[in-house]
Amino acid sequence: MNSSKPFFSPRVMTDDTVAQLEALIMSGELRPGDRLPEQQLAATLGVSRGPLREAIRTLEGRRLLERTPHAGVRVVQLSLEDLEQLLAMREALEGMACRQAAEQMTAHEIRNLRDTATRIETLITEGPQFLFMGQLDTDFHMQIAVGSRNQWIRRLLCEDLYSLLRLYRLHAVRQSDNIALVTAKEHHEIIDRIHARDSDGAEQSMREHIRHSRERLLAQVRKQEAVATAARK
Amino acid sequence: MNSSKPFFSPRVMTDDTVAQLEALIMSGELRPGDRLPEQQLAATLGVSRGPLREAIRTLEGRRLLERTPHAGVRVVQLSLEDLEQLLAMREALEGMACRQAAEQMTAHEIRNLRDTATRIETLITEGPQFLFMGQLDTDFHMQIAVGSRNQWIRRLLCEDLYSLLRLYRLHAVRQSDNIALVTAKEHHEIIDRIHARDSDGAEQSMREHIRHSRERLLAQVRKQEAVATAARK
DNA sequence: AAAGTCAATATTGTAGACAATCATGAAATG
DNA sequence: CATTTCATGATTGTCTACAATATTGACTTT
Repeated sequence: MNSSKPFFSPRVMTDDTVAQLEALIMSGELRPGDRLPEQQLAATLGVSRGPLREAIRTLEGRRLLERTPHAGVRVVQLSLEDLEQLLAMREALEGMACRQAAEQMTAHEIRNLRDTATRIETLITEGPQFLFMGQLDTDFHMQIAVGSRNQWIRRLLCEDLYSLLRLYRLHAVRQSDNIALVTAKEHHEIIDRIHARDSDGAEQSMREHIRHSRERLLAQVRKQEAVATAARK
Repeated sequence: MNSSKPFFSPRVMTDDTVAQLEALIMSGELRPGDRLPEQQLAATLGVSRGPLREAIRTLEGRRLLERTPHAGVRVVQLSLEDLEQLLAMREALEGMACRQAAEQMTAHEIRNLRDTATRIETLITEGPQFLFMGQLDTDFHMQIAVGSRNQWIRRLLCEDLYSLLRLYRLHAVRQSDNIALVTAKEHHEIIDRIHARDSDGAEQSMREHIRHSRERLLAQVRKQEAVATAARK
């Protein structure tokens, strides 16, 4: 070999630190609003403050962390308004992704997508196996993002947006009947239109699907808040 | 005052460095594909490598820079395919922004928007004052992003996407007749629908507007490439 | 006792030094 | 002469130390 260029870039401490921080946030060990003390965190993660600070800058770019100069970094706290705005953004982006997926996905990819949708359906009808549901649902949407062949939309959705939405759900919503039978039906409608290469229809169905799950999510949050308010009396 | 919290956060060196790097890229001093040697750049900008590296991480998040571990950082080089994908993303996001702007903008904001559109029109009809055109056109789109009241879409458009597109235009497209009379007409149609609070129509017009300018841009690029190819013979 | 002041402490921001990795080019080998 | 090897230099990655700023709690003052 004349070139010693590695196939995949070597990982560097900052990358690991980004992943570890993300894991801490997504597992709930670091909660929204929590402060991230650099010295202590660096010791915990076994790195120095340099790479840690770079990792923090990266996650700031993904909007998972917020910094106030000289006052520290905190995990972002999403308001209900933020959630609504994020879901509007998601509707636009996934709508376009789905349109492009209808034009670009291979038959093989469409079969895999159908498979994922069916597995979600099975989980719903068989009982309260809600543990893996969220992951499978995300898989469904990620497959479409990949199928769009639009790396810019894909990265935005997969690397940034899904994390933020998951962060909100993790702390604010009980996932119980959040994803229901309607979801499964909508999934198949989306797949049908992708399969038919109907790009207008595919975009439309995806947008409706996201609007519906947005309504379900907001209803759930409002219900919970009502319960919480009643309990405080 | 019991709280000494400042109204606006104090700027730190990293923030200045981000701005300076962005300026170097947008002014063309740093061109796509150029390497950024840390030591030398740090000396030029008058900062140490720490803040510089953090600034680089921030701009990596905005996709203006790309890093290969142990091999350095380069200014992103957008292919024609990238441009097409970015414009599809823009169509989706600005479409949604325009929809929300139709629901949320104040009468005052709409008047300002009309004013901007008229000034663009004047510049076009009066002659080759193309210098400020790009800025004014960006203003038009930014006002709508702000008017959407959707901070997530707004930040994505204003902080990330417009820079990337401008970077491409800066190096790959002669701006001459890129923005034409059609543009002005389309601007007014968009404003009319916002003013009528017709959210569906507003989204539609904006998406068409972006698709049209995408076609104009791609045609321009192809024309230039044809000329360049002919010249190489 | 409430509010303001100021020093002590902790945390963030920056700089410079050291270690690890990669690129370069000259010398050795077939 | 082409190719490989290896040492040299340059660049990136990481760590430690220092400076600047914010938070705290005790103390004074009204």
